[in-house]
Amino acid sequence: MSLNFWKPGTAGPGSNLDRASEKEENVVPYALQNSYLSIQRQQEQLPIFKHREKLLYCLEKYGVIIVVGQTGCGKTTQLPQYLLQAGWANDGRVIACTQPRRIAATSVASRVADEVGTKLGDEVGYTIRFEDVSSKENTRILYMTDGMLFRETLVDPLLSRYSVVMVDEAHERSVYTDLLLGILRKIRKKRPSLRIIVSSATLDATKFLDYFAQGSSPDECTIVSLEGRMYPVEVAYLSEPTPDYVQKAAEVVWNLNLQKGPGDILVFLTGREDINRCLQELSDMLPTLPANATRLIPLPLHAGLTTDEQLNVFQSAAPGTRKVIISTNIAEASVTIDGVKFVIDGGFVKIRVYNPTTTLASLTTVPISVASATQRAGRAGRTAPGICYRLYPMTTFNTLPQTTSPEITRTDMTTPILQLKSLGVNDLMKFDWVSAPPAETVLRALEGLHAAGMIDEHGKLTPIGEQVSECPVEVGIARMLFRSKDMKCGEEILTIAAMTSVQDVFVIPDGGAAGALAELERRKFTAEEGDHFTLLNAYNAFTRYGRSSGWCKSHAMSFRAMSRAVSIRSQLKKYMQRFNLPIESCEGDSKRLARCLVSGYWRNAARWAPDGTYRSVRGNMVLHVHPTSVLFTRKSRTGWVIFHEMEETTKTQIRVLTEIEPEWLLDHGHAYNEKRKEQE
DNA sequence: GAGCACTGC
Repeated sequence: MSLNFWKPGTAGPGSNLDRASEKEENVVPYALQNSYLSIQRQQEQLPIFKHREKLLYCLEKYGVIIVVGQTGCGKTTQLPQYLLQAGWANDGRVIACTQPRRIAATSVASRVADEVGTKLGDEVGYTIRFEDVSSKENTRILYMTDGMLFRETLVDPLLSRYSVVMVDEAHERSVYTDLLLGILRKIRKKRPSLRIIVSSATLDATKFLDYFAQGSSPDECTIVSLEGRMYPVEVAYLSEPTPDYVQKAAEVVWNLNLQKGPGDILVFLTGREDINRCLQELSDMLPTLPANATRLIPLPLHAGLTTDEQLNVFQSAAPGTRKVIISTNIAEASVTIDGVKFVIDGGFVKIRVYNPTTTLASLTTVPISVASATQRAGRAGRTAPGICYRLYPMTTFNTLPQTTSPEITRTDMTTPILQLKSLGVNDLMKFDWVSAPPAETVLRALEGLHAAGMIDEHGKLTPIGEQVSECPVEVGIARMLFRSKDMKCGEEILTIAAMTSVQDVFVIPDGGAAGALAELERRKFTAEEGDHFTLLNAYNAFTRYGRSSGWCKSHAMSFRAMSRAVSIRSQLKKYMQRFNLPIESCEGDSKRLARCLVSGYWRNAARWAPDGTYRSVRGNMVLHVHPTSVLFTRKSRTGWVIFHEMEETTKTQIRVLTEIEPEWLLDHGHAYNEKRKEQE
């Protein structure tokens, strides 16, 4: 089998898997950017030390600093410590450092607590949803998720207890990072003493600088560049495009294993299906592996795996073997595996895209960005120099977008906009977004908020909207929680709200006997009324049988998801108590419970059609029931259903359904009535 | 009779 990489035959004996020459700058854009050979000789010294005085000086002089540096340059752990030593946390003030992910906030906090020599939760702490390991009196450096700090602005609009806020990994552009940056810019106008540090990868630095420089004096912001602590990574490209990058990935793994020295391999593909196919290709080839060759240990890595399965990829390979981790994008930023020396980059990623016209979300496979490709390549240089093989030609690389579009431009904004309203941002078109969401997304969100009674016709928050904005659930679900007071079913609605907020409660193994068995287990919880009641049954069974992981395993349920549901339920329970909503049981009155569900889902109603699909009441769209629904195999007895969500795949599918009486829809809004008039 | 990248409050 032959591999045509860029500039074949320039290195290595008889190899057609040769890498691009390091000296030709056109050929190795990544390696040139990231060759820090001097650091290899002096590994004990973090380059960030050299910038300590400069950073502190800039922070005195400027209000906003954009700090640029690759992962591993120490900014996340070191910078807050410099600020602490320089007195930025004196007089009871706090230095905040935000992260897009929970795992980063907790692990970094624990490491910094060690370095500072304090107990975690004392001088150094963290705050993430469900976990607050910090002390109001003693904590000086607080790591937190960006969503958590954004939420804090609802309570303390000037973030008055913080002296410095460092927004880390800002280049990832999560919705909450963007919202937080927008609010921070507003806060600085009212409280210039607040210092902001935005930490980002190279490509986005000027975007952030321009954003904060707008409307303020030019001396306000500056960029500080830090050196990375990466090993050089060479990059090789295919000489021509491949029709099948999954098969190509398997080929490259195979040849790499025969031709290169030790080091694990990390392969980036788009999803579970690609990963399984690649694993299959490899295992088909394994019997032909020469007896003296390094053994290959292929391992899948994606979010659908159980925690145990995910942990497999961290076990170091036995002597004479080589791990091949075949992964989704999860290994690009969320999961770091040491010992990887070779990266194979398929060049694609699946992203979720929201279409405001149809209000449909879909998963789409798109080419990655330059930033993403750089990040992936960097995964090969964490512990030693490495090589990255890109399964596309350099001409393709040159056409890639610089960055992935920010999440805020491709997601439903209903909940964030309610929160912004609560913060006093009334004119959303005039709000200074880092990147604005599409106008139609904003309109759709306002329309939804109005229909749900959260804002009035002038766009002003209603009293219930004010309360719901504090609640960490979707607007419809929050509506159900409030409605449960009249319907006397708070106990059950609370559980359903929690269960619909977690994904993948039921484990669905890949096909075969295991899949059939899991299906049988799932059916044990089936309720005639539909999926919401089935989720309720599953939750109640989980708590009745001691909330154990063993029980979950034998009933094909995810212990992780169920534990999360328990946490969410207890958090929502506190909100209900705060809002004086009683937590009563409906005592088995399923009609009352289903009616309460309609109060949250009435915009998601659908009617059975003779061809076995449903038609949405809003928009008359053709909707297919998702195969995981208990209403997949049988029709709703009344012919009417409400559903939790719809998503576009090969067709438009609805998930988590409950059958309803059409009359129940009359209690809510006008959409149903109009539709009915049309049909009659 | 079908599949689902990844976060977050």
